[in-house]
Amino acid sequence: MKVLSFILDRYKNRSYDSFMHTCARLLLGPHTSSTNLLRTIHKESTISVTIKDIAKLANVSHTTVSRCLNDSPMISDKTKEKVLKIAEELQYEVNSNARSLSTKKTGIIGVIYQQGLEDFGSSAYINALFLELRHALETLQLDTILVEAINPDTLASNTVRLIKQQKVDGFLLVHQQITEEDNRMLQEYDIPAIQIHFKPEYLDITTMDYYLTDNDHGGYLATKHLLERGAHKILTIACSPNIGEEYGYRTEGYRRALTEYDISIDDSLIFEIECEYIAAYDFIHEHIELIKTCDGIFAQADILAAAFIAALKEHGINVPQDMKIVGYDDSFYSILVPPFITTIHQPREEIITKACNRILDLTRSDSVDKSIKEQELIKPYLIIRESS
Amino acid sequence: MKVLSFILDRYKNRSYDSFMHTCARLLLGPHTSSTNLLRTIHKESTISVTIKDIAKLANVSHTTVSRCLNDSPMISDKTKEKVLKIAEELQYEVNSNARSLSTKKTGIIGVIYQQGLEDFGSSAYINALFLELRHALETLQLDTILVEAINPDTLASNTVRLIKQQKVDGFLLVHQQITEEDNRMLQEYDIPAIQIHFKPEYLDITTMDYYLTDNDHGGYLATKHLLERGAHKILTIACSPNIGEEYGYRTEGYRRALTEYDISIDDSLIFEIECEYIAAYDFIHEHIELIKTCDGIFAQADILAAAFIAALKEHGINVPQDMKIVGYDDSFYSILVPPFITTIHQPREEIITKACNRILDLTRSDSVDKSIKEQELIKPYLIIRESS
DNA sequence: GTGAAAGCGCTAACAG
DNA sequence: CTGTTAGCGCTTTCAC
Repeated sequence: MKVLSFILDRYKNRSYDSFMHTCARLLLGPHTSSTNLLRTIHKESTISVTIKDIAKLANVSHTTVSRCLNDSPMISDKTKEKVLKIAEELQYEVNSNARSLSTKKTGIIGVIYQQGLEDFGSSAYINALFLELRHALETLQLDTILVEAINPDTLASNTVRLIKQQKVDGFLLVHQQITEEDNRMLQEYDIPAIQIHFKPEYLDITTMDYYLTDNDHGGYLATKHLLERGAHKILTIACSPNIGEEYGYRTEGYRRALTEYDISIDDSLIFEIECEYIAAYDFIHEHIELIKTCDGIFAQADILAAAFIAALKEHGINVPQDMKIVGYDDSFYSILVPPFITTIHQPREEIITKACNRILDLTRSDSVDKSIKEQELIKPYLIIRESS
Repeated sequence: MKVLSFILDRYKNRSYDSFMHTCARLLLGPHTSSTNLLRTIHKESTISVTIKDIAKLANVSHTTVSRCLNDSPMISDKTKEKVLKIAEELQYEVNSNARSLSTKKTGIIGVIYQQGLEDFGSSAYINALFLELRHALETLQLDTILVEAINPDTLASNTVRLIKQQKVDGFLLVHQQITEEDNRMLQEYDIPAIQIHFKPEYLDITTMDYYLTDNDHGGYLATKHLLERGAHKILTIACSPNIGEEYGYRTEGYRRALTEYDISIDDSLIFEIECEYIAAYDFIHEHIELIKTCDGIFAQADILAAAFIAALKEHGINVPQDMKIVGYDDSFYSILVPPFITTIHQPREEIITKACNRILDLTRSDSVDKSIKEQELIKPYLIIRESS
C-alpha cells in the first residue's frame, strides 16, 4: 500500500472526485504504475508540478517559491538558488491560467486582422507582416492569439470578446475596421491597442497609438527617382479598391515630386485600375498611344509594374531604355523576371519592431503614460534595381 | 455616502488593496462617478461583471448562475431564463482564466508552424492554409495561438511550453519538425495533436492523427491528363528542397500513370530544380533540344509552369498547341498570365474542415477513443484550364 | 432544483 | 527574509 499513501499524500487537499478516481483505480488492480494512477486521478490526466510540490521539496512555503520564480528582491540568494534548482529539475512551468487569474495579465497579445484577407492583392505583403510580427513577439516572450476582427457567424466583435474574456493584455490591430464600440471597450477596460499599417476607417486615428507607413513619401521617392533618371512625362497607376486611401497618398507624393521639379501636373496621366496582372496588361494595350508619349511610369504596385514591362515589350518598348518604371511593395513580383523592378520597400521591419516594443511597454510596465500616444508615420525607402 | 455603501457592498469580500484604493479615491473627492471609482479600485481598471453580480440581481446563488450559463439540465427553465436574461443585459462574458483554472480546458488550439516559413517557395499556399484554418476554427468558437515550433532565442520547444503552461487544449501541427520529446509530452499529458499537410521528419507518423495530401495521386492525375490529351513523351520537373518528400510522391504518381499507359519510364525525363521562376526559365533554354522532342510537361509547381510557358514562347513553342503543360498547387501563378495553367488543386479545404472537426471532438468530448487514430491521405483534384 | 463550501494554482497583504 | 492567509472567478461536490 505504498502507492496508496503516496496518492493520499499528494492528493490530501484535492477534490473528492480525484480521490474517488484513485480508489476506483486501486480496486481495479494494485499493479498499475503510480504514474498511471496519477494520470487517472486527474480527469485531464495532467500531472503538472505546482509550486506546492516545489515548496515541499525545498522545505519552504509555496509563497517563497512564488517569490523566487518571480525573482522577488525580498528573498535571499541562497533560498532562491535552492528553489530555482528544484524548479529546473522538475521542469516546472507556471500554470498560466492560475497566474492570469491572480494577476490579470495573460502574456498574450491579440493580433486582429481583416476578414477576406485572402482576396487582397497585397496579401503577400500582409502575410510577411504577420510572420515577422509573430517572430518579433516570440522573442519578447509574448504569445499571440490571431483572429479576424469580426466573428463571421455571430458577427460579434472579437476584440470585445477577447477583452471581456480576459484572454489578452493588448492588441495589435492590422485592419481598419475598428469600430466605435471596440474603441469604447478598449478605453473602458484600459487595454492598450496599436494600429499597424492600416488606418482605421471609422475612427479618429489621432486618439490612438499607431505605426503606419508614409505612403506620400513613397510616392514622392518613386517619382523623384524617375525624374532623376531623366523622365519628364510620368504616368502613375494606382489600384482600386483603395484601402485606407493608401494609393491616394502615393499619388499625392507623385504630385509633390513633380511640383518640386517644376513640372505641371496633368491629371490625365493619373489612372486607377484593378490590382491584377491582366488588368495591367490590358491597360498598356488600351492606352498605348498615350504611353508612347511618356518616358516613365510609377506603378503603385509591383504586380502592375511586372505586367507593364511584359506588355511594353510586345510593343517594342524596352525597360529601362525606352521607359523607366518604378513599382511599389518590394514583393516577389519585383524579382520574378528580369529586368528586376526598382521599387519602394515598405518599412514593415521598423513598424513591427516599434509596435512590439511599444505594446510590451504598454502591457508590462506601469510607468508608461498611456495618455501620450505614440504616433509614427514611418518612411519607406527606394530599392534601385533594373527597371529604371 | 450612497457611493460608499455601494462600493463596500460590492467589495465586501475583496482584497484589502481594493478597499484601500477605494478609500483613497473617496478622500480625493466625493464627486468622482461610481464607475470611475470602480475602475480605480481594481488596479487593472477592470470592471468585469462576474457570476456573483448576476447571482445577486437574480436572487440566486452563483452556483446556479454557473449552471445556467453552462446549460445544466438540473436547473428549471424558469430560473435559466431569468438568469440568462440578466447575463445578456449585463453583457456578461466568462472569465476564461477562471474557467480554465477550474476545468483545465482553455478553448484555445495551438497552431504550430515551421520557422523560416517566409523563405518557402510554397508559402503562398501555406499562408492561404493558415487563414482558412483560422477561419474554420473561428466558426467552431476556438481561439488559436499561433507559434513557431521552436523559440528562436531559447531554442526551447513551444509545444512543450504551451502544454506545461496549460495554454492550449490541443495542437494542429503544420510543420514536420515535431520531436520525440514533443511527442512524449503530448502522450504524457494526453493532449491531442493533429499533423496537417506536412509529414513529420523525426517521428513515426503511423502513431499520430493526420490529414495529408495524396501527392502520388496528384502526380498521377496530372500525368494521366497529359496522356489523355495526346502527349506521349512527358517531362516532369520537381522542386528542391523536397520537404517531406512531397515531390518524390508526385514523381511516383507520374511513373504510375505512364506505366498504366504502357509507356516505359525514361529517368532522363525526370528533373529537379530550384523552385524559382528564373531557374525554370533557364532550365528551358538549357534543355531546349530535349524539350523539342517532348510534347508534355508535368511541372510540379505552378511557378515553374508559368516560367516554362514564357520561356517556350521565346523558342516558338506554343502552349498548349505544341506543348501541353500541367502545374501544381492551383496558386495565383496559374492564373497570372494567359494561357491560364491547368493544375492540381491541393485539397486544403477538406484537410482543414476535417482537422478542425477532429480537434474539436478530441478536445471537447470524452466519448472519443483517442487511441484510434484518424489518418487520411486526401486526394487533390485536377483543374483544367488552358495550358493543356 | 438549489445553495454552501471547497478547490483549481497562483500572487499579494500582512504579520512576524 | 519568510510564512500564513485570503482571494482571483469559476466549477464541482455534497447536503438539503
